Amino acid sequence: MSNDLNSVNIKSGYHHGALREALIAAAEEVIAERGVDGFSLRETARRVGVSPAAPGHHFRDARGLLTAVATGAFRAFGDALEAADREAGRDRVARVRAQGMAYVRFALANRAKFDLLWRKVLIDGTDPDYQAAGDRAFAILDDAVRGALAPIGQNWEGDLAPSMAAWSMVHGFARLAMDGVFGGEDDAAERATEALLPRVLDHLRI
Amino acid sequence: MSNDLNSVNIKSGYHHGALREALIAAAEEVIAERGVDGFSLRETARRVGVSPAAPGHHFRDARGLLTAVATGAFRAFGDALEAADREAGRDRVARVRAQGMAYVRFALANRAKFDLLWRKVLIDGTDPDYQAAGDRAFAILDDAVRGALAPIGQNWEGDLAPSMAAWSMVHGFARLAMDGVFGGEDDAAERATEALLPRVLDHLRI
DNA sequence: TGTACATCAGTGAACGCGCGTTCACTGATGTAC
DNA sequence: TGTACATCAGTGAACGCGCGTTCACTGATGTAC
Repeated sequence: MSNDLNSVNIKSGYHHGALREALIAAAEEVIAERGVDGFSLRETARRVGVSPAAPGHHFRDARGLLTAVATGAFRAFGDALEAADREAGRDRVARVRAQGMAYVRFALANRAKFDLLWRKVLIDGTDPDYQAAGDRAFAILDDAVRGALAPIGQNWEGDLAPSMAAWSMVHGFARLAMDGVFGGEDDAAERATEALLPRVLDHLRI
Repeated sequence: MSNDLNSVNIKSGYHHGALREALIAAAEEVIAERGVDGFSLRETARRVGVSPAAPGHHFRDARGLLTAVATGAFRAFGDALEAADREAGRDRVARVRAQGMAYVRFALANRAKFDLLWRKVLIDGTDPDYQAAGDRAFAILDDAVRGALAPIGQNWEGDLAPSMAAWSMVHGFARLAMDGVFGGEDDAAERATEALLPRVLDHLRI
């Protein structure tokens, strides 16, 4: 993918043609390898094969680039939740459970990206695109939770508690898994998630 | 507190007397002000009034100091959970709820410290003191959860699911609150916690 | 179809910065006799 | 009680590093006429 974008470079020795997208892809690569704290604008430019000043023409500064990366990550995250929701069918409890699994799986499969989502210090949290992408992800989960409550005759309209409970549980599980609570070996977090998370979700009263 | 420790300095112009403790206190101050990512060994030494090489006599390197800070933070965190548990009396569900509230309150009242606890990249996660302090904190919560299950005749021995469910829920709530999900204003996270967390905990099936 | 020219998207050298760690050193302490 | 000396706990200058951003510039593009 990064190669595809770099290859555009061949068209012209000077103008890249798709530098903005190439920088975002390279930035994702850098944080995936080095962690969010290992991000560097110079290193990103280096990987694209462009001078350190070049990103300035597309993003105000390093924060601007990271905000674009975070926005894209939130969109991909929302897509993953939506896909899981769709595949779960009509049963509302099943929908919430499927989204919960997708939530944690996404976090573990895209650790740096997921981590970046919540690093408000490094990104521009007031960016409207970023906010919209984040709000959408929550709305997908919220929709399933509220749907799950309707049939048992409760009126949760305007009550955040059930959705926050579901969100908190899967978010906390994801973070703890990422942070090595299940051990530091290669697949420890993934294996614990597949084995344990379904039973953890049994303890969500919904 | 940092003043108390610095005042030891007056005793002798050369030897500090309690430099190790003073450095830990100053490091806590630095991360509280600048965030965990804003930590700097030089700045910490500067605040204690000591040369940048001085910390090397007490800690192998910057990571060593941060590991000591994290260990102390985990102990304080465990103490907070323990105190809440004690005050909750004998009712097991009440104990879990009290610990959950204490968990999130600690996180919000000590954001940088809480944040540091999980930053395995910055600290030595294999340090036995650090590990012991972390294990103890979980054990306190686990004990209450297992206690809560006993009377209804279930045998959860060896089953992590209920404790992980409780832990995940409060951990996730804490992180989301810290990360500004309830808005960025001054007390937004604290107010949301007091108003919403008790009702979120109603959705923990335990 | 050709040309002038504004605009766009790059270059690459240079800036100043703060960082963690190292080094040879020295002042203070405490212990053995 | 006094002295020699090892050890401990500091100093402060220096190192090399990579960083984000700025600057004056230039090559490529595309548009107006």
